[in-house]
Amino acid sequence: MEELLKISELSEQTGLSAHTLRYYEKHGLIQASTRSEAGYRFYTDSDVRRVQFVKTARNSGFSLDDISQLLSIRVDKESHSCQDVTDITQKKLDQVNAKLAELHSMQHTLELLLESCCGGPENATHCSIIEALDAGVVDKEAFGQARHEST
Amino acid sequence: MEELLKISELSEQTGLSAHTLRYYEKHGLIQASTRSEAGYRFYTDSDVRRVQFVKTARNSGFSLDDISQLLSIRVDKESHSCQDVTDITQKKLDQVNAKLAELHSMQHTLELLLESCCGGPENATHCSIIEALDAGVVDKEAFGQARHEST
DNA sequence: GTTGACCTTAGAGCCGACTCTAAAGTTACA
DNA sequence: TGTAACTTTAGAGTCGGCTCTAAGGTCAAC
Repeated sequence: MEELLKISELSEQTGLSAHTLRYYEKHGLIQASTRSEAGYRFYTDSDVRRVQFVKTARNSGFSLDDISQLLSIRVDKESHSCQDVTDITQKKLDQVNAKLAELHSMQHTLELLLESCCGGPENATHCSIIEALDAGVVDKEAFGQARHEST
Repeated sequence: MEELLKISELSEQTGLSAHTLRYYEKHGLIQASTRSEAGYRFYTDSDVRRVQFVKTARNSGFSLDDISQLLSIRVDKESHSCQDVTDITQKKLDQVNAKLAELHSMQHTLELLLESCCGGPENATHCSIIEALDAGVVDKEAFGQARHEST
């Protein structure tokens, strides 16, 4: 006995809003196996599993486009290799690593700025953060160097 | 003798496009001190320094909104404290750290996925990445645990 | 038979920071 | 005088992933 779910029920089961589910459908990620005569979507267990796959992949950092590719592998595993899958995954990891590097650099800069400034209630006439930004010194190592010397 | 720059010259000096400079002006970050009769923007040295401040702050990770606040401190340092400046900076650092945590978690997940899969030319019938995403196992520690045991 | 909770669609709006277009005016130089 | 290279403006488009709206159709309960 197949239990068919309406969109709100699928929403409840997956934690994705009905809006999002329709959005995913519009972008070809998922589909309701059947529709009522009135056009209401009805989802099977297999549909639910597919949606959960999408959700898990989203949580893992994959874009909808990545997921689209992963899904076409999932439905026809014989026609794809493990390498196809790792290629997608590796590419995503590369992107994540690139973004991490960028953010680490920002983190470093912001930490240096914070360390350099007293942060107190005195007025900002000689605030070293404002001064550093004014000197454009932030990208250069000089800023970190200068701080190091004075420590 | 004050040397006035046209927008394309400012663009050259700063590495920001004329489009971007107009965009910054529209959003209240910068302004040309004078305009020619025909309406052409002309920038002074002081304008250039302000633009460079904006650019440095952008490179450091600050949003245009942050920079807007930093600029109002910069032009009236007496009315602001160092704490005003560190508040903005700390808030930004908190955001960066939050994003870093998120990305590290993705990195971890993707690395586990990659380690679990052979990545070879054999077909994806038993691909452990697809299986892991299917099992929704990615958020849970179980995935990492399972791998650890089998190692 | 009427309320109210659901469902449908196409399409607009949002976030941030640009990026670009179109149509028109200006300037420099030959 | 022509023409090429600038400049101006308002406003639209881009990216990704939703999020929401409007206007209507459906369904179950009372």
